[in-house]
Amino acid sequence: MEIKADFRQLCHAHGLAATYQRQIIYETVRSLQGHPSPEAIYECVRQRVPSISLATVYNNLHLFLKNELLQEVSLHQKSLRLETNPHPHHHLICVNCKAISDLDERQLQPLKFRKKPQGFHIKRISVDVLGLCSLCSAKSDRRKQS
Amino acid sequence: MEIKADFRQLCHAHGLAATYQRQIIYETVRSLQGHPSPEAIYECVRQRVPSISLATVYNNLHLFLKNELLQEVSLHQKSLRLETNPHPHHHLICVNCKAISDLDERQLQPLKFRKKPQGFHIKRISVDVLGLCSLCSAKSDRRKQS
DNA sequence: CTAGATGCAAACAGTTTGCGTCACT
DNA sequence: AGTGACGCAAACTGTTTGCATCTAG
Repeated sequence: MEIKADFRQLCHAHGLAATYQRQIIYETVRSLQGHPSPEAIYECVRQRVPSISLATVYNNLHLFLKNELLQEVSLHQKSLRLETNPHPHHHLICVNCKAISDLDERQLQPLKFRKKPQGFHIKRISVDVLGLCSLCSAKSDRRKQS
Repeated sequence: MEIKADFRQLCHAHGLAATYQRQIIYETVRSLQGHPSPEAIYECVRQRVPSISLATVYNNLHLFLKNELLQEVSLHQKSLRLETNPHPHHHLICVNCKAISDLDERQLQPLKFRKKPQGFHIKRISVDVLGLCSLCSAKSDRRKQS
């Protein structure tokens, strides 16, 4: 039930209340390996806080993502998206509004490995440039000014 | 109701039956802009084939993806995935079994733009190396031999 | 004391499945 | 003629929402 001083600070720095559940969720993600799903995190957290609800896990994961205390593997789109651009290209993805636009392959210098991954048969490489699109960065500038 | 000769060939080359619905779905994706969802494609296809079912659209999109006639924007995971690795890294993603493993950032030479995208405020760059993991490439080798 | 956090259940969205019928090869 | 495709509805999975209760600040 106790909340550690450093977690309390971390929350305070982001304007979040330091709750026990929140701490356990955070610690659990940090302690896991690989790329767990919310469900997997939930199962794991439940061992320490049996009464926790899945909604609370989702809720907190989203807060952590928004505050950049945690990262997601790749910007999660809830539906499949098809490519219509037949030319090799990469993507500019707005982390705020999730808009995706194409970046011609040639706008990037060719990618080179220092050390090739062993036993992995590469088919293609896709680069996601994450950031704020012009609309969203204009908005966040305005927010900072006021 | 007619099926074009080139589409017929395309299907034949991949061992697929050349059906009218299939053709319209394919043409529709090719004709759209951006990164449409199956739902959006469905709505669009419906204008030409009002009786089409959403299941058929999904069915065909998956066939096109498997046969590499179309590509998806980023390997679609049906659930959110969290990073547990706090070090900067990229991903090796198996297009067959969808397994994700980490690739230390330093195994790749730093990425450089030839032309920086205008009006986009870059936060970070995430590289997905798509291909077959060792297990899946062993399996597909065996299939080719037999 | 009050804004925000939690837990629960119900709602939702996107996708898949099972099955009877139909069409391509 | 037979395999695979289609259309429909029902099932499923992952996620979100509304609301009553509780707790940190």
